[in-house]
Amino acid sequence: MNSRRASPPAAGKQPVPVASPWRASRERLRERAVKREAVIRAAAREFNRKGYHNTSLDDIAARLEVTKPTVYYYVTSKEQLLFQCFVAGVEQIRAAFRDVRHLEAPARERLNAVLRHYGQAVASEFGWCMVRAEDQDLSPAMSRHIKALKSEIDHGIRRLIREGVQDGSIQPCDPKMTAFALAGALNWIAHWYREDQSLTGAQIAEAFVAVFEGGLRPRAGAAPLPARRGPRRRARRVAEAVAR
Amino acid sequence: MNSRRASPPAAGKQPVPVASPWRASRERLRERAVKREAVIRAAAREFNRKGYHNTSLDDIAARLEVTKPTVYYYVTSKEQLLFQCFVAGVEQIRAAFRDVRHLEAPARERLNAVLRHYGQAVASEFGWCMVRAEDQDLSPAMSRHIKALKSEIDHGIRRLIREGVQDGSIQPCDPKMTAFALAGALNWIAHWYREDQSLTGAQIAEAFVAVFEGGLRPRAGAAPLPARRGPRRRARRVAEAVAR
DNA sequence: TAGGATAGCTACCCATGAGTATCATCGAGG
DNA sequence: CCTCGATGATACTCATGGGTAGCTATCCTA
Repeated sequence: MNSRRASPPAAGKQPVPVASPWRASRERLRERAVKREAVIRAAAREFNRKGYHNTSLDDIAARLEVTKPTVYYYVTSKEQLLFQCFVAGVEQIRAAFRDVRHLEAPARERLNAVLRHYGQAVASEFGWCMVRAEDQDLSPAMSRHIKALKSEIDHGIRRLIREGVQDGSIQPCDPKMTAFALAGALNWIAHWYREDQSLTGAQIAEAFVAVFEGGLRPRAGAAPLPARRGPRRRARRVAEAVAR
Repeated sequence: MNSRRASPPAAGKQPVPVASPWRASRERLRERAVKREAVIRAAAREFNRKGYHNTSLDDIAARLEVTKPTVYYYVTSKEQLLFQCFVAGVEQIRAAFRDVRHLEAPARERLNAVLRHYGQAVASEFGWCMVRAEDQDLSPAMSRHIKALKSEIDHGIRRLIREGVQDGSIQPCDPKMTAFALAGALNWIAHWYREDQSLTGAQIAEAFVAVFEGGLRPRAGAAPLPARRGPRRRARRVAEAVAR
């Protein structure tokens, strides 16, 4: 979870039986970090449920069974809370790019790997915040920051697409529009996943990647198009399904 | 100043020289409808620019060069304003479905036609409202209403996909996930189109349809995949961007 | 030309919610 | 024991903004 947060050599089970005068304060620091993280998580969950503007800091505090000033003890403003949630979400995606960078595979496969991570991140608890953090809700400074991060990801996708076209693993296409289409489809998960959790994030990502890869038009080998559902082959099934 | 004040021989040049006692009142009624529409349009534009919660009714009124109570003379609440914008947007898409219903073409082509309209609607001035009208921002009643309309569209797309799979014009796939992917990509246009209007809505829709149709994987006839972009072309750029 | 509907404005109300000043508690160190 | 720093709660301030009351002007109909 808060891996990069622990500043002491926290990673392992430090035995440290020594009664260092700093131990207590370090302990407190760690505890504080944990609490801060809890505040951000709680905020993410509430934003996710009710949206940024419909969530008051009192709500978040109540969810943690503390009061508003306590929340302010860990963050400086509501805006910062949103920003932190955003960063937490976006960091997962940046990690995906890093993971993939040194892979020895055609660009399309690397892109797919990124998209799978991307989809899972959007379906995660920070997904909503990442996707929906609106520049309009934030100060100019933070807005710029968020835009930069979003742009970085966008350009990362575009680059993979360009490389794929280059190495022949991706159908020639407009990288910008294609990147928008892919990212948009994935981003949108955040809108409906809350209500419909019948699949895991990974499953959704997988299904989306399959759609992106293959496209709608049947691949070679499929039956040629009849004029219209003319012979109405097994339209039965459809009719039933539609009636549902 | 208030130019829209003079509207007697308004849009439609109706000859009607007869001095019907009802003419005037009908005229007023029409005028009222026009003004109401202007209010809704103005609201859509402001919501589009600044988001629902960051737009006050004073803003909308100011944009129309009237005052808040005047706005309330035409709508009953801010919520209703959002709802009307939503309906205006969604109606374009419903129209697309109607247009396509009696077309004698494979389902994939009918789907594409709908998606093209869809994309244009999202890029229109009501696009943002349609896409972003959140149930959390609305009363339960309106929320239900909006959900029903959204669901209608979703199921319309799913049905076209199912028909396409049936008639062989669409690659076999999961209709639900595919519909989510397509609609998501198109919906997301509303997020970035505001900032980047380098293309028209129609052009974007066209580009997206091309991506959906063909998919990323090269079609038969394309060059086979080389191992990887050998010389690690410009990985430089990324490293910089990330470091930023 | 009076009476009434229409349309708009000024001036207000008031709930919400972000953010803060101030006090209370508690554990640790001197 | 007493202080100090960390943590939390109580109880505010105050700006914003949705919504309304009620006056005014205009124009239509009688």
